[in-house]
Amino acid sequence: MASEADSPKRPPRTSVWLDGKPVTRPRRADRTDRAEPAAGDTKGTPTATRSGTDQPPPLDRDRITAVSVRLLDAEGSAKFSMRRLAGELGVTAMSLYWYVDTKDDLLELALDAVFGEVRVPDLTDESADWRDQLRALAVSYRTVLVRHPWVTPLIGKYLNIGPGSRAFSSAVLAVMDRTGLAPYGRMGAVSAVFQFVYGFGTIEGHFVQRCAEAGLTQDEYHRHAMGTIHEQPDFKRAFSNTEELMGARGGETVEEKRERDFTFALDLMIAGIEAMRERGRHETPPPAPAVG
Amino acid sequence: MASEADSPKRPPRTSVWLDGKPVTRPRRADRTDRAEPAAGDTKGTPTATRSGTDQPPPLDRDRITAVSVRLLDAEGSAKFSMRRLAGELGVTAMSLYWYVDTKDDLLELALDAVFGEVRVPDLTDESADWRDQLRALAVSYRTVLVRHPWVTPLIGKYLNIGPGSRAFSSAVLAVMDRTGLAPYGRMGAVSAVFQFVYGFGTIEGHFVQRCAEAGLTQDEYHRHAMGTIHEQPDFKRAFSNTEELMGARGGETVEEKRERDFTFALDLMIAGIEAMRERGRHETPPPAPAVG
DNA sequence: ACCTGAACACCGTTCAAGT
DNA sequence: ACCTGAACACCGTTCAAGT
Repeated sequence: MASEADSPKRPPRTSVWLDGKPVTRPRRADRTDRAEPAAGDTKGTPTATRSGTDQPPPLDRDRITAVSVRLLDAEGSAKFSMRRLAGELGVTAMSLYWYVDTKDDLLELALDAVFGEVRVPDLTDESADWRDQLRALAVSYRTVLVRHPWVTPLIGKYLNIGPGSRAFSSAVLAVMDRTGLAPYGRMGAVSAVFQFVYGFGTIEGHFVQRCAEAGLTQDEYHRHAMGTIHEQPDFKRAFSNTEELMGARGGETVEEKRERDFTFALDLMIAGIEAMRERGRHETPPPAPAVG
Repeated sequence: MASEADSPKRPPRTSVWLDGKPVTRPRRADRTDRAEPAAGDTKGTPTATRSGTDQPPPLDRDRITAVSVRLLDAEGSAKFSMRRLAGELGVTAMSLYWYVDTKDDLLELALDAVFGEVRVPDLTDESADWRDQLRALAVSYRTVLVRHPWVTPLIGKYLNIGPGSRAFSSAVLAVMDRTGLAPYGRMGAVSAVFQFVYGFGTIEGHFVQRCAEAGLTQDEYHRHAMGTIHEQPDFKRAFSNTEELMGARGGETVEEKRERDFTFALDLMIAGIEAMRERGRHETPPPAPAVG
């Protein structure tokens, strides 16, 4: 109740997209517009630009964002710092604050750029099966989450209202429109499918990253963890069922088992959507609440 | 391929439960065993223990873990540090390292304690409906995730093989056993339901926390964010559909809408499980891969 | 308009030392 | 067995100052 006594007027900070610095495109005349490489195979030296000198290209928000994503992919969020990023950009840490208010703003920009990587299906194609489109969207979302394991904690942290996020959300809603599900249940269905993919991609991404850091394949890492577990006497009994939770059996690799589980879960949810759609045809939806 | 050249023998660190310091119960004779309060209403002064002096009780892993959970709940993971925790325990930061190897170990312990809060259904009750048990488990898991918003990033980060995690996993598998689903699809179904709850609880928990920090109700916060969005001219069009993604309409509160979506999604997945079970009865499952 | 150096108030962790 | 102080190599961010 004494909530607005201490900070009288200023509304709480919500997002770069709302309270952030206005986007100012760089004004250097010699800049080739939108010449930034999309993929990240320029991981070596940033030298030898069109001018031939070894000075890095000038800063702007797009370049800062792109390099942030590259660093986060390569070294993980634990090692990502303003100083580290600035070093990579050939500049001091403080100059970043010209383009961005806080580190959170930077992460929000990087997050939105990653959302933009999700491939959305052709939504104008009326003849396409919504099941295929939903599957494609889920698979692409999962791929992106696994490629950038640092994003999942951020998705929970921020509002996700940048252009990349919105393009993704729009696509999700558009596909869900075509399921025949009553409007009443659409958001619940969206939640079911994409929160699942989010959770699945989170666990998978961290596991893949952990294996890479240890220099082991996923099966090797799994065997190592299981081996260590079985050395602990108390755990022998306790893990009799957890084993199938974590690992492969019967000659299946960890990756194969994961693919199988993901596909089955997606099929399950599509079957669930169809079942709820039929159910909605026979029952009358609950009345809309009165407008206050 | 040159992966094991640099760190020749030492296996990678996996978990407190595997590589951590052995648990040594405190040896003080005057200690009342297991007298730690379960819930967290002792948030005031830690003084005035049974001895009447104002010196805090002696350290042990359980107490360190309990205080960690309380601090993380109260102040969030961003403000949680070894120094802050030590201060709360009336000790210097370095003494914590007697009980724990790293901060990660500490977080893993706190995470497992939280998993232990999930209420598992009575698994010996043969007459209970698996749908009710699955719903109860999902609801309790969601409640715990929202109560401790700092846990979801950790679930992705660690292996989750402590006693609390294992009790939860066992319950999930036991309930799934009773669905009639073929063993082939059980882990996929587990994934569908609980990765969904994980994702849902993550977003919900962060939103609730964000509102609390801003000193606003969820509806107030939502109106504030939407108001700010609509002030941005470019966003007017773009948000015509995202509005229903984020918010309430027709007099429904944000909380009511969220309950509705969660319930619908759970119903959807239960319907999906039933559909896949029927499908499995008519089709023959794919052959198990040959053992390598 | 854009970038810097110095400074502040923090981090996790190591190490030698105390009792 | 348990705890400490000092130190190392870091953080994000502010501020006054440079060009």
